[in-house]
Order: sequence, then C-alpha cells, then structure tokens
Amino acid sequence: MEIKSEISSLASRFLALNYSLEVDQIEIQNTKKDFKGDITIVLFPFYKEIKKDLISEFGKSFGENLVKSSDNISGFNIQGGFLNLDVEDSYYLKFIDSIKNNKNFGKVEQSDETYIVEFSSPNTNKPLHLGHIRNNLLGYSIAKILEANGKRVKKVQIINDRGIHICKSIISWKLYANGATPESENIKGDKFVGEYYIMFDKVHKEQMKILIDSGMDKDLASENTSIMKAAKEELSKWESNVKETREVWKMMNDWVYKGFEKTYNLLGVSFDKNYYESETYLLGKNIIEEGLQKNILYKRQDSSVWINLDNEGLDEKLLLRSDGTSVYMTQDLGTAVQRISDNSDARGMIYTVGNEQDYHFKVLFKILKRLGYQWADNLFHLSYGMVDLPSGKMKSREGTVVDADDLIYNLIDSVKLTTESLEKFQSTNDELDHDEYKKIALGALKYYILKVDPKKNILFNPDESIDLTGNTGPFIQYAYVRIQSILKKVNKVVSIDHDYKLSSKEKDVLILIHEYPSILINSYKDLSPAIIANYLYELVKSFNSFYQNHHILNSESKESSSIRISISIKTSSIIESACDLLGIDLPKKM
RNA sequence: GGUCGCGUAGCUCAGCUGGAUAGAGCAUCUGCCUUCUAAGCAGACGGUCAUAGGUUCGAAUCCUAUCGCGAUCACCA
Repeated sequence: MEIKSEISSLASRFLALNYSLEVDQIEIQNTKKDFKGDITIVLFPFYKEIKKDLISEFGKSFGENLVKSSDNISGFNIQGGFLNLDVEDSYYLKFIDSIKNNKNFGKVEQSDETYIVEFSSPNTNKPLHLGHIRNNLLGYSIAKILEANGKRVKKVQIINDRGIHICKSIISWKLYANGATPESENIKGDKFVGEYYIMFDKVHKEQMKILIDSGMDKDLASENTSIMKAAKEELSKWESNVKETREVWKMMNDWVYKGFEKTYNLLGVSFDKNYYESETYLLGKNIIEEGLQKNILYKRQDSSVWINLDNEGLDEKLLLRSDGTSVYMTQDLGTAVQRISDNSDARGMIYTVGNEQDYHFKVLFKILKRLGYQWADNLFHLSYGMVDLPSGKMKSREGTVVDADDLIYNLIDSVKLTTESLEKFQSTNDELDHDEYKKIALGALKYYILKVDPKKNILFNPDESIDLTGNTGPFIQYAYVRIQSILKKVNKVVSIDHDYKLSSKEKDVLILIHEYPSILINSYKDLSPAIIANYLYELVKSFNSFYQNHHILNSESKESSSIRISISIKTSSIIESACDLLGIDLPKKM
C-alpha cells in the first residue's frame, strides 16, 4: 500500500481506539528538509481534544503505536506540534522494484470517456505568433495529460476563415498584388496573406485621414473609405456565393493553411479534426429556436433574441441580431452541439482560449446548461494569460508581434551557436545534426512557456534569448542524455537488495519518483502542464545531485550499483513520460 | 463605474486543499572537469510575500478594504 494512505488508516484506527476520536482528515505531509524524518503528521489540529501540555505525550504514544503497527516505519521524533516519522529504506527499495517493469508508471488505465480539446483556432489573415504558441503548447499538452489520466481525446480547432476581416485581405490582394502568389514571391502562404491584411489597414488609415480632414466624423469616415466599402461588398458577394469571390477566398485560405501546417509541424502539434467557421457559422439558429419554444430565451420587440442571466450574476446577452443573423455566441452554441454529436462517446469539452474571453465562456456554459444539455457540466475553459512584451501587448497590425516561425528559427541558431562554443564540442571538432538543434531549441521554448502557471501572464523580452541553462528545457534534456550514455554501458540488470541502506541522495530521488503518479493527477485536476514541468525540474535537479555525488557504474558495491542503475532507469523513463506530456522531444546527444 | 484575474529576491518564476527558519533559475561572486557528457555540481549574496485590518494554536496561502497592473462589460470575433 502507498505509504501515506497506510499511515492515514493506521492513524485513524489509533485515534479511534485510544482517544475515541473520529477525524475526517489527518494532516499528513512530506517532512520538510532540515528536519529528521520522511513523513510528518501535524498534531496541532488535536489541540481541541487534547490539552496543550499533554500533546507531546500524545505524540509519543501516537508515534510508538505507528512504529509498532507498520513494517514501513522505523522511528519517529516530535518537534513542537509535528510528529516526524522515519520510513524504512526497504519501503522505497520494494517500491522501485515493483515498478521496474511498469512502462506506464503513473498513468491511469484508458477508459471510454472521450473529451474534446479545442486549441489554436487561428484567424486566416494573421500568421501565428508567440501568443498562439502558448495556446498550442497548452492545448496539446492538456490533451496528452488527459490521455495519461485515462481519457480518450479528440483534438480539434476551429478555423476562423470567413467574415469581414478575410475580405479585407482579399480586396487588398486584388488591388495591389498584380497576381502575385506565395510561390511567385517565395514567401510562406500565411505571411503572404498577412502582408495584404496589414496593407489594407494602412490604405484604410490613409483614406480615413483624407475624409476626416475634409470634416467627416471619425466613425463615419471609418465606414466610408473606398477600400472599406470594397471589402464590405466582397463580404456580401461571399455571403451570396458569388463564384469569383469564393474562388479567390478559397485560394488565399489554402495558401494560409499550407503556411500554418508548416508551423504546426515545427511545433509538433496536430489535430484530429478541423472545423471551419465558413461551415459552422450558420449553426446554432435552430438551437435558438428551441430555446425560444422552451421559454428559456426571449424576443424583444425588434425581434432580436436574448437570454437573461441576471440571477447568475451575469448580464443579458444577445443571441440573435434583430435582422436574424448570428453573433459569435450563436455560432459557439451551434459548434458545441455539433461537436458532441460528431463524437457520440464525448463526455465534455475543453476550450483552450485566452483569459480575455473568460466572460464569454461563462455565459456560453450557462446557456448550454439552461438549454438542458447534460454534458454542459463537463465544459471547461482552459483560460490562459497573455504573452506580453516589455512594450506591452502584442498587436499584429502595429507589427509588435513575435512571429512564431522567426522565434523558433532564431532559437535554433542560438542553440547551434551555444553548442559550438561548448568546450566538449570545440575540443573534438564535433557537432550535432540539425534535428538535434531543433529538439533542443523547441525543448527550451516549450519548457519556458509551459513551466508558467497557465493563468498568469508571461512577460517575454525578445532582446534576451531564452535561457539554455538552469531551470530550462535543455537542463532536463541534458540529464536525460547523460543517463542514456550510462545505460548504454549496462548489460545485465542485477536484482535489488531490499536490505540496502540508502544514501540521502539516493533516497531523495526515490521519493520524487514515488510522487510521480500524484503529480499526473494534480496536473489533470488543475489542467496545468506547469505542475508537471516544475516537478520534472525538481526530479532532475535531485538526480543531478545524486549523479554528481555517486558513481553509478563503478560504485562501492554490486548492491549499490544495481540500485543506482535502477534509479537512473526510472528517472530516465519518467523524463520520457513527462516530456511526452509536455510535447518536448529528447535529443540523443548534446 | 460593474465583474474577473494578477501583485513573492534586481529580473523570470515555484510555493498543493492554511503548518516548521519563504524556495528555484538568471544576474553578481567562490570553488570543482586524470573514473559514467561541466548545457552539470557545491557554496555565497539577495525578501516588510503590494498595503492595512480580520479569522486562529498558526496566514504568502482564507475573508474585508485600499493601492497598482491587466482583461472584460458591443446587434465585433
């Protein structure tokens, strides 16, 4: 049995028998460093039942009882209100022995529960930037974490491929491109289209200025530039299915998808299904109709449709415009229902969307619940903070974005430079192949993003490159590579001696290995890859200290060597497992 | 203005449902490559946990107020 639950049940029995105490939750925690012992029971909560001056006597008989009734507890000491228990080394030795061949250590067996995880969901006239990187890494990692916790996962994205903003790119391309294509200009498709979107904005501003100078109101001017009028006309042509417009639209979107595909490949993320807004934007109206019939929604005199969420602490929300057309919320209602019906065994959904949309998702989930969908209880908004620059928010139109591709390629260069400058590579004239540089660079980037609590904002300074030493991805990858180079030399695995006396460094690593399963559960409960990243750092740090202070292969004895090899094997397999959950690849050499 | 989130070392971040003396990395400084890869290890320096109250045996953690930063409150998406 797991040691903490064993202690917990022994403790409740002791309290019930000797003190007639029924305690729901006994406080059991890891003993803090600098104190003797491994596991601590906090005695303060018993102050209510036990007089203060009797507490140390109480602790003493508590400790004695636990030592007597468990083979895994060898001793105890009392420090103030803390009862510190010593765990037998044999407990940890048996533990590592028992998981030796367990490839799926820490993971929960697969069930039939399916969850849909949405992430990325880009807009087709903006190339992906650092904010999207955070979104993609989080969404991808959460999908992996769900799988590790026994869920089946469908990864989806909704591509924002229609609307006035796309028409702006179209019109701008028609006016100024002279038939240029990404191929003819040798530019990545998403970047190519993005340039025309920015160009639209520039021209629009110039035309606006002329109108404003001639005395027009600002808002009115914005609606009346010739280029804006052209874009609107393009939109109405698109909506009425004019062939020529649809063809240009499709051609330009295909350019963009090709570009996105490249970036996704670089990041190592993928999707099981893409939804396109052009196909889903009309969904949801029938749901509105249904809601009206059930009197959950209501119509105003101008025939716009609303829901009142006053009693939930939210406001009134528009669901259908007075002209009968959809809003964002209508579409989202439609796509949610659509997705669940596309996956008959789906239990719920996770939306990876920035925290600026917290309110939107609160409302969306409430409405679906009111409409009576059972799965509405299993909808989660994985809300994450912005990636800000020292100058403030990233804005595509002002050019203050950190482009995803540029960032990654620069990082690969900088990893290459760093590697080449290392003593070991210089003295041997050795080098790594491009694939390894890529793994290290992406490892650095992914770890850098994922180690931060999703709900917090990240401050990224483009002038300082991402660190490669210390609490970083390469730190973890490096430990892994070193372990592999040891394990290569191991030919026979010797059995583990359960009577071995562990050193403190050995024990520290074992305790962390022992914690891995609960880390996976916590990261799932909190939907936070950061929990895994931070754990992984602790594990590797502890392993490095062990590695640097002990010889693993040529150690003092056969027994110590076989235990140290087991520790190395297991650490390495947890690194593999945890890095897989974070989407981080491990290099063979560095 | 209403609502939500955040505020921990010079910088970037940990700190689980309240628990022992607040922890890492970067930066600065000291040591360690003739046995498994020094992208590492061992150490030093660095804190009024935004501020003020409250809850209790105990608060960075929970509650209230204030200040600061951000987001949101569209017949935009």
